[in-house]
Amino acid sequence: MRADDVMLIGDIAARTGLSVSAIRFYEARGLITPIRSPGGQRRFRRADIRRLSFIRIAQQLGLSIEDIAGELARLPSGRTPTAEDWARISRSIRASLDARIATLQQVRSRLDGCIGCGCLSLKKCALYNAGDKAGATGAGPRYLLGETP
Amino acid sequence: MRADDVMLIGDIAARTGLSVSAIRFYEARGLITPIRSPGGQRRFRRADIRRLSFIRIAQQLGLSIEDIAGELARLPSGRTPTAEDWARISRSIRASLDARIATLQQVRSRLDGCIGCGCLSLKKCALYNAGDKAGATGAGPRYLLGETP
DNA sequence: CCTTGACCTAAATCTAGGTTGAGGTTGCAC
DNA sequence: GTGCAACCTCAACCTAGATTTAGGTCAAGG
Repeated sequence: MRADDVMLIGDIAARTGLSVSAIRFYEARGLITPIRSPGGQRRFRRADIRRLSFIRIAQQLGLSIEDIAGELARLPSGRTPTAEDWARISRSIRASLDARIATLQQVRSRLDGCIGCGCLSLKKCALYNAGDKAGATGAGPRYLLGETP
Repeated sequence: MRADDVMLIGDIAARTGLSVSAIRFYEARGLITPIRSPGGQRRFRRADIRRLSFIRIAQQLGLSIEDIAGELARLPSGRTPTAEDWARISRSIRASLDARIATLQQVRSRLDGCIGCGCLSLKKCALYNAGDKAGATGAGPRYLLGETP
């Protein structure tokens, strides 16, 4: 399986540390597009290891599947991605990481201002108008703060 | 409704900015325990405004419902919570906020070390071993990194 | 040819944090 | 005594990111 440069899904799962089901899920979401054997089985190229590894890392950095799909879509389709291609993506991720850190720091300073003030029940408390939520990854109450359905 | 110191669910929803359904949901999860009218309708005391406001704020800070339940459970059951009670909780939240910021900053510095190195496909990349995930609120791949089912 | 392990699809299930809807009371006013 | 808004419960649905299960094929070895 290593000789002719393609791998089965189990092989690539072992090499990337992802589960087989997750890899099929990513294909369904369009993040990867393995070729198929005549019998219908997925055959992965070495470039797919990089894509899957990137998915794994980007998720740890807090990007959603959709975001990751967006980044991957900007990779050149014709040629093999270069180190510079990946670096460009990394810089774009760094920017969103910076933004999240800044938000958390703002929230923290607002919290500091509130410790001991006992104002938690009042609309005027700064924490009420934090704007963007600190833990913004999950599903959560989507229509709570003005995003009308 | 304001005269005799108790409110209907719609009133408290309006005052806290929460939806009626969310408040019922919080009761089901044990975060609040309103008394009931003879006919079975919920009657809220003024202290419930504080609890609900706290829930709202704590969520914006990224705490889960379960975490919030834990904090609220530590409030004195006999007497009305004082400003110091709330302050103690705030400090505990600040600690977890600090931890999240620290994690993100670590991840960012690791990312910086990786920009341009092109190592994304290799197990030895520092980003692989980030430990705790940066965006840790959502459901996500729970069994991915060693938390056996 | 036959077994066996790895693969296939599709649909159901899970968690969190609620919302939405159906179908049925309460409670206050007129 | 009736109208009507606001309340009630319970169950189904929603998103994200997968996992699990059911029922079936593929490919290689003996």
